[in-house]
Amino acid sequence: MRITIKDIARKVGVTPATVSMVINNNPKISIATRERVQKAIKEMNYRPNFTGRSLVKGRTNNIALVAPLMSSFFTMEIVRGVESKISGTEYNLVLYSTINKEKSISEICYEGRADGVIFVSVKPDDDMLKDFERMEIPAVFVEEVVDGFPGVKFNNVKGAYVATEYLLKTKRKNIGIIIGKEGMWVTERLKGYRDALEDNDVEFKPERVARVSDDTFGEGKEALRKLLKENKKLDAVFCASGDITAVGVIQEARQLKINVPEELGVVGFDDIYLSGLTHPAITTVNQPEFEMGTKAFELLMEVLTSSDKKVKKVISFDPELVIRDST
Amino acid sequence: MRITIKDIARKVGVTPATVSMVINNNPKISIATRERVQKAIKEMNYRPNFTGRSLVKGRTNNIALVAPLMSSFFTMEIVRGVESKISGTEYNLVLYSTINKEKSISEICYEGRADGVIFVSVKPDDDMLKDFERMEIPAVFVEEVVDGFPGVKFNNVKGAYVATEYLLKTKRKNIGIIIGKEGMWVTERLKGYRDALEDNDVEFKPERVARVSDDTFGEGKEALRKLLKENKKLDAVFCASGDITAVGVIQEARQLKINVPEELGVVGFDDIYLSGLTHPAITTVNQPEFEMGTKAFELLMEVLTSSDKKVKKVISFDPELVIRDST
DNA sequence: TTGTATGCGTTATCAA
DNA sequence: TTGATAACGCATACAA
Repeated sequence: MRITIKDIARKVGVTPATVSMVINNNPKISIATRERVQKAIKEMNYRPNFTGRSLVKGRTNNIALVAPLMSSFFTMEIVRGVESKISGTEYNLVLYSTINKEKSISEICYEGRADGVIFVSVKPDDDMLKDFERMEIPAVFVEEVVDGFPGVKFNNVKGAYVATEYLLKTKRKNIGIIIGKEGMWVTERLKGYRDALEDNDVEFKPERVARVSDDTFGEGKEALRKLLKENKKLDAVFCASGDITAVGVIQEARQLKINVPEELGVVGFDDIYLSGLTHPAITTVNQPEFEMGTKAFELLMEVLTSSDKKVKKVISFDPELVIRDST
Repeated sequence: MRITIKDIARKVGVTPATVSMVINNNPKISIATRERVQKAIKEMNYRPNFTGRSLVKGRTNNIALVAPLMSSFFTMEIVRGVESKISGTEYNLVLYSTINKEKSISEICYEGRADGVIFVSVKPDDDMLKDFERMEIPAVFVEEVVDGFPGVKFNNVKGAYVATEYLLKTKRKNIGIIIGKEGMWVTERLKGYRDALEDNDVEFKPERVARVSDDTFGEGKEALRKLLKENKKLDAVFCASGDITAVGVIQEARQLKINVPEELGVVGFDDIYLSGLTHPAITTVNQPEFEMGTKAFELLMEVLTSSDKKVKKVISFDPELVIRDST
C-alpha cells in the first residue's frame, strides 16, 4: 500500500498536479495550500516515486559503471573514487560486471538504464560504440581510452621508464622485467622499459622478459625462477605486472637466499596498499586509481551538464616513483 | 530519437499491445505476425525501456547495497561476493554509500528505488526499520544483524576464542589484545578473548587491552608500544582489530628488535589478501567476506521469491584459524 | 488472434 | 492560483 501523489492530493483536497508543483517548489502555488500540502506530505511520509519521475523526465539519474570488478584491486579503487564523488550528487551508481560483458553493455545502451556510463578497462565493440553516440549516452573510458570519447588514462610508458631508469641509476645493468601477456598497458610499459635501457646504452635482451597471465603471488615466484635460470647475472627485476608479483619475487628471492635489495633490486607497479607494509617495503610506481575514479566521474558530469555534449577531453595521470626499501 | 514500442508497432502495422505481447512471448500471437514483429525489432535494434517496464510492473529489478565502502577492504570483498552472484540474474546492484547514511536509507525506503536491500555494517534507526517492513521492501543485514530480519553474521566470539586459545597452547601467557573502540564486534571479540583466558585459568588484565580507532598500520605500531610499556613480559598480541594492525605490530617489533614469532606471537583477524604474503606470514582468523556476500544475496533472493516474505533466517559463518608463521 | 482501453506515478501544458 | 488533461513507455484485461 504505497503512498502516491494521489493520496496526498485526496487528503488535502487538491489535484495531483498541485501536489507535484509543491514538491517541485513551483512558486505559483499559494502559501496557504503549499503549507497544507507539505503538512500532509510530512504526515504520510510521502516521497515521490523514483521510477515515475524517471519516466516522465526522460532521465534515470543512474550512472552505470562497467568494470572487471572480480579480477583486481585496481578496479575496486576506481569504484571507490567514483563513489566518493557521486554521493552528494543526485546520481546513483549502478554496477555492471564484465562477466556478461555484451549483455551488460547492450542493456545500458538500448534499455535506457542510465544517463551516463563509465567503462573501466573495457571497450564495447565498434558498432556498439556508435550506438552509444546515437543514443546520446555519454561515456567515459578509464584506462583503456577510446578515440572520440572522453577518458582517463595513466602514462604507462613514463611509469615503466622512470622505474627502469631508477634501477639503472642504482648501478644495476641486468634488469629483468615481468609483465602481462596482452593489453595496451603491456605494450606501453614494455616500451618504457626499452626506452630507458636504450637511453642509457644498455642492450635489450628478450630473455630478460618474463610473461605472466596475472598479477599474483605465485606467478611472481615462478617468473623470478625463470628469469634467474636464463640470466645468471640478473641484478634487478621490474615487476611491471604489479605489486603482488613483486611480493612473490621478494619471497622467492628470500627462499633462494638472495638478498633484496643488496643482490636483487625489485620495483613494483601500482602502489597498492600493501606495498608499503611488506618487508622490505616495495619501491613502486604509484598509479592513482582513486583519483582516476574521481576524475572519471567529474568528466562524466562535465559531459552531462555541458550543452554541446561534445567533451572529448582525455586526462592523463603521470606516474610517481615511490622509493622504498626494495631497491 | 529513442525507439519505442510504438515505432515498432507503426512499422509493422500492428498496435503497441501486440508488440508488447511478442516481447513477452505471449503464445496468443500468431506465428506470422510474431515473426514480422521480431524482424522489425531486430532491424531497429529495439529493446524495451527499463523505466517504462519498471513502472508498470511495480518492480525495479534493482538491489540496493548500503555499505561503508570508503572505509574498509572488508566491505569491498562483500560487494564482490554479491556482485559475483547478481550477474546472471535479472537484477542490478545499486551502490549507496554511508556518507549520507540517512539520505541513502530513506531514498531506498520511500522512493521505490529498489526491490530489496542489503545492509553491510549499517543499521537504520528503529522507525525506518518499521517502515521497511511496512513498505514490504525485503532487507538483509550483513555483519550487524537486526532482530526480525534475515542476516549474515560471523561468529566473532568463537573467532577471538580460537585465536587466543591457540596462543595459549603455544605456551604464551601474557597475551595482549588490540581492538576497536565500539561496535558489536568489539564486544564479541573481547568476550572470546576473555572466555579463552578464563577457560585456561589465565587472569584477564585490563592493561593488556589496547584500543585503536581503525585497522591501520600506524595504529598497530602505536598500540604495540603502549602494550609493551604497560606489560614488561608481553609474549603475544592478538590483533582483533584486523590484519593491517598485525602488520603494524610486526613491523614495530622488528624495529624494536623483538623477534616474531620467537619472542612475540602475533595473530591477526580477517585473513585479508596480504596476510599470507608478508614476512613472516600472519597467523589469522579467516572471515569469509566474499562468501558472506554471496550468502546475503542468496538470502535476499529467497525472500524475494518466497510467497510469505517472512524469511528471517540468520546464517552464521564460523571462523577458521589460519596458522602461518607469526606464531 | 488482434485491437481498444486503461493504468503504473509523475510532470507539464493549458485552460479556467 | 489551481484544475483538467495528456504524456512518458510499457503491460494487461477485456472486447472484438
